[in-house]
Formats: sequence, structure tokens, C-alpha cells
Amino acid sequence: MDERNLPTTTFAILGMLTFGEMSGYDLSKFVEKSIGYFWSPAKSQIYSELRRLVDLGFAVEQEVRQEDRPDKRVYRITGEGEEALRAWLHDQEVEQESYKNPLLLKLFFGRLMDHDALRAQLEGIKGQAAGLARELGEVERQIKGEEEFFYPYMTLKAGLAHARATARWADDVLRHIGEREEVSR
Amino acid sequence: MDERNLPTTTFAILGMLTFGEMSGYDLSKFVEKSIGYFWSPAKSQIYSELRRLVDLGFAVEQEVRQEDRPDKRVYRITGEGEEALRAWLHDQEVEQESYKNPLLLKLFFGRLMDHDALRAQLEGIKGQAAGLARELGEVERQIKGEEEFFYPYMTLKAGLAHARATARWADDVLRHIGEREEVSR
DNA sequence: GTCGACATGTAACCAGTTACATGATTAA
DNA sequence: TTAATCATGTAACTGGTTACATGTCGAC
Repeated sequence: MDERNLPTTTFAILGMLTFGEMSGYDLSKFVEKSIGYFWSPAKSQIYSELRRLVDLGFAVEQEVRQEDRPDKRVYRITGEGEEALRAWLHDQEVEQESYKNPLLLKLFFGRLMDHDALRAQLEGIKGQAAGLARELGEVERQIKGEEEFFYPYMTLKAGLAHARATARWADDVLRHIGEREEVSR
Repeated sequence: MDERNLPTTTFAILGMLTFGEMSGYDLSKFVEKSIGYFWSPAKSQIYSELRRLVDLGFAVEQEVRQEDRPDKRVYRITGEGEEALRAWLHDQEVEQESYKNPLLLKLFFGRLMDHDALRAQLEGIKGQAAGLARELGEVERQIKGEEEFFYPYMTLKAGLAHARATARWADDVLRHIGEREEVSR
């Protein structure tokens, strides 16, 4: 693997390490409450990426003995690693975003579905989106205005905007379907 | 591969075939102007999925000789195929959606970026989102109110909602960044 | 003693992408 | 003759997921 052509997840891990030394376990937790909304590597992938970072000289590993908990290995980003990260951040050729939504796919074929099943799926989407919006709203209250979290907050805003848009949209669709049923009745 | 555990793309192709007989090439075009926003298989995958559908008995293949164009193979969904599709549509256990946005990832680490580079990336997002919103808006004018396109229209609305939300969000972030610069100046 | 949090990995798999390959027909 | 559209695939690869495996420590 060419140093200039690494998967995005490599840089995601590297970037998280700029917030401080972390173990694979720490990173896994960190992902959930930070970049998880738009980038969520599997646990096993985090561990293998960490090995890669060490191989590349982008991070150093250190074993930490603990008495109250199992031992762990923490990783610290190196100068070389930071350089690589900055180069990636400034590269204009970004991997393009990907969005896959099997529920929209089902809705597209909605004419083949029972209205009840369809409505249930839409209620599901709506509930999930509303739940996510609530969660993110809570995080927002914690980090809004904190200068050190300015950029993370900007990405949180994206998540909130999408979650709210999704919830509103699902409502809209449910209303449209309801109106159609009235007409055909 | 178990019949009850096929990849979503298999059903995506199957679903498109409910709109009429199509060749791999037709499907490829169809995807672009329909489900492409939330499900976009590669061309090569479409062809291999078609083979799978035939193997499973979910579609039948027919060679069509053409004089003005290269010959082609068109595919028609079978009764068995429609049954499998309906079963999938009504299954409550949906594969969950996936969203990957490397640009949000970069923004999360924005404190390591030059403001100009960051602004350029955000302008890029904004431009793309606005462009998509315009495109989808045009399609909307064509299918809005057409009863046969009701469900596709509902999914289009989702695309529009997200594209608009993204454009607004990008503007918001650019404004926030601008304000911060004023303060620190 | 058992549950939950902490902690680190391996192995197998495959969906999906990218690059490559080929060729017909039409229109500019 | 060049480009665009139509048309169908193969081969190689890999990023990422899922399931499995193993264990420590503290609290209840």
C-alpha cells in the first residue's frame, strides 16, 4: 500500500489521535460519540489500522500496565503522522461521500407494499430520526460555544440538520399517504 | 448464497424490473435518474446480479436482435421473483442505512487546516448540494402529481430535503467561520 | 457467581469498486 | 475520423463487516 493512497479510515484514526493518546478501546468509544454519524469503522478495523499506523511510522505504541483494569496499548501520533494527516486534509481530491438507504429503496417500490407495512416502516424511520435528533441535541447543549469543540460542533450541526430534515420528511410522506387513502376511499 | 439472505442490490435490480423489461444497459441508465441518490450499484455489478437473478429463477433472459444497434439481452421478472421481492419489501428487518462523508471527517479535524483550504472544501460541498437540489427540483416538476410516480416522488422529496439542508448547513458553517475570523482579527 | 465494562485481537467472507477489454452503429 | 451512445462483460482487488475467541477486574 502506497503511503499516498491509504484508506480514509487510516486518516480518521490518525485524526482522532490528535486529540490525545488513545487505545483501540478508547478510539472505539470515541468514534461513537464523535465521528460515528458520518464515519464508523468496525472495532476490528480500528485495531488493524493502528497496527498499520505503527508500521508506517505515523504512530507509536506503548504498553500501559494497569492494576484495576486489564493492561492496554496506547497510541500516540508522530510528527510524520501529523504531516501525513495534514497532507490528506488539504488534498482537494476527496473520496466522494456515499449514502445508502435501503428504506428509501423500499419506498421507491412502495406500490408493491401493503399500506400498513409501509406506514410501519416510515414510522420507524421517523422514530429513529427523531431519536437521533434528540441525542445530538443533548450533545449540542454540552459543546455549543466551547471554542475547543468548534469544528466538531460544526459537524454535529450537519447531523442535526439531516436528522431533523429526515423526521420532517417522514411526516410529510405519512401525510401524503394518508391523503391518498382518503381520496381512494 | 441462501435465497433468504441476498444482498440488497439483488432486490434493487429486481424492483426496477417491475417497471418493465430492461437490459443491463437500461438498468444502468435507469439507476442514474431514479434510485441513484440512495442506491447506486456499479455497472459491472448490475450485470452479475442479473445473472444471479436468472440462476435463482427470479428473472428470465431474452436475447433481442437489433439492426440499428448492438444486440442486447433483456430481463423480465418472474412470478417467483415478484414473490421474493414482496417478501423482502415487507421484511421489517432492514439492512440499516449507511452514510459516509469524508468531508465532514475533514471538517471535524478542521483546526489542523488552513482557513482557505477549509473554506474551499465547504464551498465545494455547498456547490454540489445546490447543484443536486436544482437537478432534483427539475425532476420534481416533471413527476409531481403524476399518480404512477407517487412513490418515486416521495423518495425524490427525501433527496431534495437533504440537498437543501446540506446547502443551508454549509452556508451556516461558512458564516460561523467568518465570524470567528473577525473576532480573532 | 454473574453481569457489565474494559481490553485485544483473529479468521472468514463478500459486496462492491476499478480497471480493463471489446465491439457495433450513428452522427458530426 | 472522431466522438458519443449503445452494449456486455471479466479480472483483480480490498475495504469493511461479522462472527468468533479470550480474558481481566470490580461491583452487586
